[in-house]
Order: sequence, then structure tokens, then C-alpha cells
Amino acid sequence: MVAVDFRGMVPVDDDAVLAASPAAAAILTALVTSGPQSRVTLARKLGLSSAAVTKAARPLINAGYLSELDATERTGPGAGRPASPLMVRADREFFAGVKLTGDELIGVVCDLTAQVHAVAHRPLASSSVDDVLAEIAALVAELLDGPQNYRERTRRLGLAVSGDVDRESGLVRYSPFLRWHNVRLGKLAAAATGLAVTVENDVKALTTAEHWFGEGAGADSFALVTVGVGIGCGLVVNGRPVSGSHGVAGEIGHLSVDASGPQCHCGSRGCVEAIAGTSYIVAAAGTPTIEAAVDLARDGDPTVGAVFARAGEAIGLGIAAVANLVGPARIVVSGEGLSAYDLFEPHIRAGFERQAFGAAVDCPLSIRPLPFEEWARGAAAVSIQSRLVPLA
Amino acid sequence: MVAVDFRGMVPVDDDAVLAASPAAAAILTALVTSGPQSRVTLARKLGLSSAAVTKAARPLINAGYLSELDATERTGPGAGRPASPLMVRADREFFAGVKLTGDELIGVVCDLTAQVHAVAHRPLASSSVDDVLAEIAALVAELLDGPQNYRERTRRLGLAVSGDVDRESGLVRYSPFLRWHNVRLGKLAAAATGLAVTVENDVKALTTAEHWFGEGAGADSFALVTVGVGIGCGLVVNGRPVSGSHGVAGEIGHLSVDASGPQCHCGSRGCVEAIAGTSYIVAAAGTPTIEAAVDLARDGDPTVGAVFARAGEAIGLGIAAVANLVGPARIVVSGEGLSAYDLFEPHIRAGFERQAFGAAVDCPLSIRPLPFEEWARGAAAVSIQSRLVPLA
DNA sequence: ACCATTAATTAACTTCGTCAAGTATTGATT
DNA sequence: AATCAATACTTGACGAAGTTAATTAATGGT
Repeated sequence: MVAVDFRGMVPVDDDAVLAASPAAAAILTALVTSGPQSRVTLARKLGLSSAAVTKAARPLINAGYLSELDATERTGPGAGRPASPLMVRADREFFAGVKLTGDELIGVVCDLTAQVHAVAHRPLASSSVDDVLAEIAALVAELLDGPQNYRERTRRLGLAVSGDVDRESGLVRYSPFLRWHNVRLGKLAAAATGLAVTVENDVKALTTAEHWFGEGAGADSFALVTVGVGIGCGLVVNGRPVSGSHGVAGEIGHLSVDASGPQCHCGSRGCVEAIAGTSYIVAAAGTPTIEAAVDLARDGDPTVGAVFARAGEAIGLGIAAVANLVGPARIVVSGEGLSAYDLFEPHIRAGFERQAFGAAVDCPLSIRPLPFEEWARGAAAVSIQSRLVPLA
Repeated sequence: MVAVDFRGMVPVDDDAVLAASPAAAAILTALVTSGPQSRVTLARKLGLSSAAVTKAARPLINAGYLSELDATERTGPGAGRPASPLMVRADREFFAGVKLTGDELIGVVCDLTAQVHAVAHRPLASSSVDDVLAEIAALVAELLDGPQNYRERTRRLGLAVSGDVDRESGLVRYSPFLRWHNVRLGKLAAAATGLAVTVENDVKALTTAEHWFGEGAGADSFALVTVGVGIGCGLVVNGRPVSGSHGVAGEIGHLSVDASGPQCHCGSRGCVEAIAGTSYIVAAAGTPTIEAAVDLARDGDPTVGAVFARAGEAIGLGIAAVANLVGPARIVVSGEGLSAYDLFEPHIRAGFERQAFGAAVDCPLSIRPLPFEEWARGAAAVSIQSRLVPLA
């Protein structure tokens, strides 16, 4: 039985709970990303005294963000008082996430641990800023105002957009598929929805989701490679995402792997994207669509099969370059292109293993297709992160 | 005239001065790396109040690490009280640095700002651990016990070794040229010299030196490419050096830039090192030594000239890969291979500009030869850093 | 002579942690 | 059953290291 702490019972402004102490944010972050843990374990991991954890956790418990596991669920080591691990009450707060593409919006509602609770789609008839904002507002309303009434526990919305995005200011400098230039999407969407909005590049958002809530959880360095129309790469190094000083980073698609390879739209030759990008595969296969190329390859067409083999190998070489240069703890390969997973996978591994230098071959490689709503979950993950780490 | 502060006059243990406060270490670091600055400027840069700077700076002044610029040197902006910038007394403390190669030791003495005050060389007859330790001790004695008597203000020694080094423990896991395996060089050298020893990989040490005291000063991200027998790369991302989770990072030499290029000793084809490494250049030029190849190329031999052109271009492609992937604020290209600076430079730039994607071409590229003692200065720089940032 | 302006210092206060001591809850030993 | 060792958690006193606001200092312009 826990004694009632009257100081903690003072009504608490939600946002003030985390601002209250740096330790509170650290504790909540550790629990969200690494699951239930005792105070002692948290103290060791965060470099704090257990007294500090006790103190910082109390307001979080009182505010409904944390609870203790039931006595029955305790996992005592043997002797001594068993721990009562702290766990996140995931449904204390929800977060909306929306991925913007040129012709569609995908939206999700996630809880504090980035579990998806609801999904919704919405076609985009026009990519004018006003129309997109109206559709975002409608999609968010559809997600939040259903029977579950997520609305009352949702304060934040994350948006993921491809292109050049400044997360701090919520400015979309340039987005190719929407054909936007310098749109203050953060402010506009906040006005349209009444939520606190975070805007992030889509690949970086997905990388963040995977780094906090997926296979990259807890890793100090991590890379996510996306395969599709473009070949992209999100990087986490020294525990933080890599942005690139001149606005360029993770451009794995424009590494040249073959000096005499095909011409790329960037002006160079033999870029990974010019070998493995969807439109280049379609052109090389001589089919009208990528689906047709996939079908031919699966039916055993040797010419089209070789196109996929070459593409997979080029991706593998690009991944090896990442491993050789930054040495991430692990690499995840995903993206809509991997719907043709079976055609790519062995060749990606072969290319990687051929070019990875020394111990870099030990870098674990996960290759798997990606549900498309995962992009929206990435947007929500960025929003969760902005809640837990006000300044990072 | 500054009033005497009696509290500050209490005798201070040297090492305690920095341990005294995090702010003190931050201030000294900022002054060492960015030159003299007023307290107000420091406060802004470090995110502190000017009151905090005043307080933290006083013990450093009393201990002789800082002083104020003379009134005559003050650079007042116009109105208001002119600032009295703080500056480091560089000769308050000295640091020894030694670079180990397979057949030679190069040693330097540096002050707090990494200015070289003395240089000495020493051939290595044997690379047995005991012999090398004896030579290190003799070299350090030669450097420190001269007429200047650096000894009395030197407590630390940095060692730079090529290969796989664990800086934390001072362990040399493997060093190819010395043919060492698991040598506890840190402890051994500390016993042999009586100094506190830091051991670091040579490329990382040089990167550190350039990041703190050279062209990379103050940059959040930075890359140093070394050209020589091997082609190496040190990276700083998110303000910290990149180590690589599996012990591999910065292996720019084993990026493949030409699928049909020459066979590399790593097993792959077309690696940058297999085109631009010294021994491969000698082989391609068909000359007995690299000097002979350089001479022929400078005399206008078109075949050998083309070898250097191709090598430079391969290096440029590798650098473009770094720029495209991690987007460093700037890149420095150096190393003993650049004694043939004139033969490489335009081709490195051409390769870089061809393959750099989008705004990555804006990344400033410094290409310059490197005095060989610079490697030893890198070792000293690591030692300085270990003094200023006890835990980093 | 006075004022606006910027720099540096000082003292009171706030924040956020640690430390050391005590309480709580278990398994093992007598 | 009583006690003990072990481990987890809590508590209150304390201390480190910053902040804010007021004060002092030094300059150029009017």
C-alpha cells in the first residue's frame, strides 16, 4: 500500500509534469523505449541515485503517466525485497501522425509507446496548401472524434513530408511531390487542427520511430534504408539523428557503385538509385509498371530477374558503404520497394557482404517490407519524442 | 585593476581546478578552441548566465590557466563598458605527444592550445613492446628535460597508433605495422614515463586535433581524409567522434567506386584504396618507388599522369560519398600522399563535384599536405582533450 | 556634467541532485 | 517462529551549481 502524498495530489498541469524535472523526462523516455523497469535499474541506466528516481517518478505516477506492476507480476531475483517495476500507462496520452504524399494522406493514432490504435486514409485531389490543410483537419477529426474519443487525450500531431524540412520551425522548405516551397506547415496545421504540430522529413521520422520503438531501440547508432522510387537512408550516430550541415545527409541513392553504369537524373553515372530506383527498374525491365516487372521476374524471366538482382546488389553496396563509413550498430532495410522482398533480399545481402570491410560484415541487417501506415506512425513517433524531450 | 579575491587565493590543487565545476571545463575548452572571448560572449555560447562565467572563471585565473587581455588590446564595439576578454595562458601546462610507426617515433611538446614547442625523432630498431617502451621513455625524456624544462609543467602524454585501439582502457587490440596484439600500452607507457597516458588510433587523434585546434574548430560535424599507403577517414558527427559499433568506421578506402576496377587486397574490386593507395599507384605507374612515379608525372609523362588523375578522382568520389551520407560541415584532405599535392588536387575536386548530390557540393574542401609531426601533434591534442573533458 | 549602453560582479535564491539513514519485503538459517 | 542477510524503496538534510535582479564599472555621445 502506497501512502498518499498530499504534495503530489495538488492539481497538475499536464505539460508541467514533464517540465518539472529533467529526470522525469529521462525516466519516462527510458520506460517508453525499453519497457517496465525497477527504480534501481532506471537509476543505474540513467546515472542517477535511486532516491532521485523515486522523487522524480512520484509526480508522474500522480499524473497518471506511470503505474507500478501488480505484485503478482513482480519478477524477484531471489533474495531481498522484490522490485515493483514502473511501467508506462500507454493510454494516458495519444498522438496523431499523418504522412503526406502527392496524392494521399495516411493517418494514425498512437499511444505513448507508439502502438497504433487507429488508421485512416484520405485521397488528395489537389496538392494546394489550403486543400491539403483542410484534408489534414478532416482526417484528424475522423481519427480523434470516433467512438473511442481519442480527442480528449490528444494534444499533439506529427506530420511527415518528403523533402527539405526544418523541424524546429515547422517549415517545409521544399517538397518535390507536393511541389511546395517554403510552406510554414507547422503553424498552418496547428491553426487548422488546434493541436501542437511537429513537422519532420519522412525518412527521418521513420528512422526516429525505428530508433525509439523498433529494432534500433537503445542503439547508439543506427541506419534505416528505404527502397522505393528513391533510395533513402536515415542515420542515427552518437545517439542523435544526423541532419547534414548543408541540408544533405543519408543520400545513399546517389553513391556511385559502377563508373560505367546507367545515367542518373542527378547527372552522374551508376548511382544506386539509377540501378535500383523503381522507375529505373521499370525502364530496364521494359515493362509498363513495376508490378508487371515483378510478375515477370517471379515467373522466371531471366532478363527481368537479372534487373532485380543487379538492383539488389547495388543497394547492398550502398549499405556496405554506410557500414564502412559510420559503423551503425544495426541496419534496417525497408520501404515500399520491398514488397518485392523475395526478389531483392539475397542480392542485397550478397552486395553487402562483398563490400563490407573487416568486422563491418558483423553488422546485423534486417530486410523486411514495411506497412505503408508505418510512415504515419513515424510522424506520430516524432510527436511523442517532442513531448518527452522538449529540447532535442 | 582587479580586486584581490582572498577566497581564490587559497592554494589550489591543479587537477581540482577543473573538476571544481563543469562550467570551468566548458569555459577553458571554449577559450582553448575558439580563442579569447569576453565573459558575455562565453555565456551566450555556452548557454550560461554571465554570472556563472564570472564565478567559474575566477579559480581558473587564480590557478594561472586564464588571464585577462590588457586594456590596450580590448576591442570595444562602440558604446558601453568595453569587454576584458579572457584568454588562455597557453604555457601554463604542456603535453607530450608521440606517434608510433613501424620504424620510427615522432614526438612533440605542445602547450594548452596545441602549439608545437619542440619536436624530436627516434628510429625504431625493433618493434618489440619492451624496446618501443624504452624508446618512448627516452624520447619523452629528450623532449621534456631540455633547457626549457617542460617537465615541471607536463603531466600527460598522448600516444597515437594505427590500428584498433581502445582509448578508454589504453589497450592496443591490434596494430598492423607494429604487429602488436592486445598490448596494454596505456598502463605500460604510464609506468615507463611517469605520465598520465592516453592512447588513441592515429587517424582519430589527427581528427581530434583538427576538430579542436584546426580547420574543424567549432564544427558540429567534420571529416578528415588521409591519403597515403591507406586511404582513411576520421569523422565527427553530432559534435563527437564516430567510433563504429563493430570497430569499423571511416573506411573510405574500401568504398567501391568502379565495379570493373582493379582487384583490392580486401577481396573486392574498384575500392578507392585499390586505385589511390600508394602501393597501387606505384604498381599502376610501373615505377620502383612512389617518388619515381611523382617525378615522371611532373615531367609530363601522360601514362603516369593519368594514374594520378584516376587516383585523385577516386578519392574525390569517396569524399563525395562521405558528404552525401553524413553531410559534414567541412572536409579536410591530407596525409603523406599529398606531398604530390599538385598531381591530386584538381582531380579530387572534379570527382567530388561530379558525385556530390545537391547542396552537398557546398561543403568546403581543404586539400593540403600534412607535416609528418602533425600526427604526433594529434596525439598531444588527445591528451589535452582528456585533460579538459575528463569524461568524454 | 550627464546619460545611454554594455560588461562584470555580487548576493539571495532555486533547482536538482546526492548522501546517509531508515523502512519494507522477501528467502534462508537457526 | 525468530532472526538475519539481502535487496528495493523512501525520506529528510545537505550541497553543488546554476539563476535572477540589483549593483558597480567603464566607455562614447550629447
